[in-house]
Amino acid sequence: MPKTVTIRDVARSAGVSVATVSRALNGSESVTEATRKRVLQVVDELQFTPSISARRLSLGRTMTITVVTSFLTRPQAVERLRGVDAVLSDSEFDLVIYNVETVEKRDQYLRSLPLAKRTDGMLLISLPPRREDVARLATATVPIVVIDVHASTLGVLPRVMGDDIAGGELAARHLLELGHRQIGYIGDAFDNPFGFTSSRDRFAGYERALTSAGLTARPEWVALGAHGRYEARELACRLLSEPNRPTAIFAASDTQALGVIAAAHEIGLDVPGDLSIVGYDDIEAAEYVGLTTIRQRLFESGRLGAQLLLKEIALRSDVPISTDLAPDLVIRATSAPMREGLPTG
Amino acid sequence: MPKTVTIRDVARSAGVSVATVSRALNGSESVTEATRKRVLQVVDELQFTPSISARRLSLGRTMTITVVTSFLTRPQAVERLRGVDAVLSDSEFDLVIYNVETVEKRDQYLRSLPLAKRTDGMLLISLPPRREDVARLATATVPIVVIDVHASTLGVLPRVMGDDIAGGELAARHLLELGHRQIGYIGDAFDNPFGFTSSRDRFAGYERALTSAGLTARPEWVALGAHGRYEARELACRLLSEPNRPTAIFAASDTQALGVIAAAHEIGLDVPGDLSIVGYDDIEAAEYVGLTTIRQRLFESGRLGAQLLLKEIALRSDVPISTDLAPDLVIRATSAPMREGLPTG
DNA sequence: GTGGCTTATGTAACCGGTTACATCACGAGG
DNA sequence: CCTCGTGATGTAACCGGTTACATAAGCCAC
Repeated sequence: MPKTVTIRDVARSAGVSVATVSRALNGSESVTEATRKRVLQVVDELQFTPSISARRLSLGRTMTITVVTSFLTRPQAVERLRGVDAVLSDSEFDLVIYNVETVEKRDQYLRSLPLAKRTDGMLLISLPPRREDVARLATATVPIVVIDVHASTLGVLPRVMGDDIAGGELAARHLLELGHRQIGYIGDAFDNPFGFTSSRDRFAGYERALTSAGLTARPEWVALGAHGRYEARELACRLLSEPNRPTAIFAASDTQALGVIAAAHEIGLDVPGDLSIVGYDDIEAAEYVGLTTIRQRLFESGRLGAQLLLKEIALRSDVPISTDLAPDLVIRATSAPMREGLPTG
Repeated sequence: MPKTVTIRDVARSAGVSVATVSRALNGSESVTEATRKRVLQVVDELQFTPSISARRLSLGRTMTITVVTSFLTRPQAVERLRGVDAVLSDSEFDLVIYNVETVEKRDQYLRSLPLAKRTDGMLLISLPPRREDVARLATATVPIVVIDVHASTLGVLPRVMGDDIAGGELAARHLLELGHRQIGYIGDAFDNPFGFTSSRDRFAGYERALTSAGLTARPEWVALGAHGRYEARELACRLLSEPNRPTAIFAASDTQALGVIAAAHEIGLDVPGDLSIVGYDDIEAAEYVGLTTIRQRLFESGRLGAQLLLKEIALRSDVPISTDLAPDLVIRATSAPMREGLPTG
């Protein structure tokens, strides 16, 4: 193992001082073209590569953005990450990812990461922090931007989020406009270990749409359970086997909507002939199967969040900025006008 | 902005030396329980958090693993990453990700990353390096492990890979066993900017299976093009519109298989009644649509690669280790026995 | 009481960059 | 010829940890 080449070796070999080498490498103007050339040549000869750690220490910046998210259990996180990457890859910041798959890991990360002089900025994606961690985040010495977290306690942190209530309303209104009056809802339990609020909010939007159409959400058409396709299929089977079944179902996520489709097939219901289905998220699979859904601007949310963060880092402004992204309705093949002859409530 | 608290502040405040503070924090045994407690209390009072940069510089290690991959354009990369994360989250290493979406970015990263004293180890996933970069990687000062890259030039680097030829053979043999004799192939062009070899290798396996069944791959049943669902659909439409069409198609990836399914629907062919389809990868969507496919052990590949890398880092052994993962056939709903009455070649 | 041994703690060098400030060389102006 | 100003370069402190080595303290045995 050859001793690593340092800037001092380069300086000695080029017959200049370390300061000059540093300046030559960092493009300072006050270096003669001749010296710069000589330095660069020696750098090349010696195969010198600066130590990033030393640079970071001396600059007092880590040149690093930390992302904490669950980038696998929730498929949309990947798309958000992609937006983040789009911004960061053009910057000088490295992207460090902490993947969270359990509540414990989340809490551990939230406790240890933002405090340490570890990173220049942090993005928290789709993970509502515990109440006691919120204060810590708010007073952290590094800028933090939150994406897709709706906890009201977060007031002080800059964030980017979609409007789940509006999205839920959009979905339900679409079904209402198609003539449906018996619209079911399948979603995550409102109380869940991670504290996700999307199911609750989308339900609220759904309720609002029903109300303004003069209807009420019927408890027997609402089924909540653990997140997942299979769980949703079970719930949907139960819902659809009732004598007075809904003619349309709004699912809190595409994953769950896929479960509903599976249930419909199992029971022998034609989609959308016998049952209209609307999902949420517009994940890749939604397109494959032609699922009508609510599109969140996932990539955009990541991009905006990262931009916000870089701005925060640059300015250290104290005004928390919050950006909302409006959801879109994407009509595909699983929703159709209400048909005569279907059961009516 | 309060001046950052350093280890010297803690030392002064606790009435001990910096060495003792450092030892107390790092769990050295040669510190009295009493002093340790005092130190920890001061740490708590002063809200001291050690500078990771300083630690890294002084240790001469970055405590960082760099992953270079295209984690979005290829959905399997996410699953591989997940395997990597499973190993790293239990280690003391941070995961830094460089996402590659263009050949230029790839080359830029391969040129700059492994040289710099930037990282303690590097994982290159699903990205064949250019010939001239291979030498650089092989002689890099940091350990590198390669996952899912089949370039023969890589001989010297430790790697984890699936056996695409065996997988292709597996797929074709499955179709042969179902009685099919007219088996088409749809895949990526063998020459592509990134130099991916999977399509070529899977084709080779497919050819081998045909040969050992006394058949030959008929050029009119083979269609190659850019990667993607829509592209595959186009190719499949052409293939299936021929008078003497194949009764089964092996697609080089699930994404492309989904395109083939779409083509079959468009033309009015029943799957698997009129056309059997086998994909490759077993991505999430494959399960949704019931696609028969070849499963790669994606998570496992990431896990193994990361473990290999950590071992390399610990030992700096000079023996490159190479691990192969065997592909599995997953039979679902898109493949069925050859039926009488279909066109025969 | 003193030598010897063990163990906890302190001192200071070191990791490898950056940069404020000092210095030096050189040409212009008096 | 001397002084001053300007711009390139050098010196050395600094970032904030870790740790080899030195030192001090405590204990035991003789």
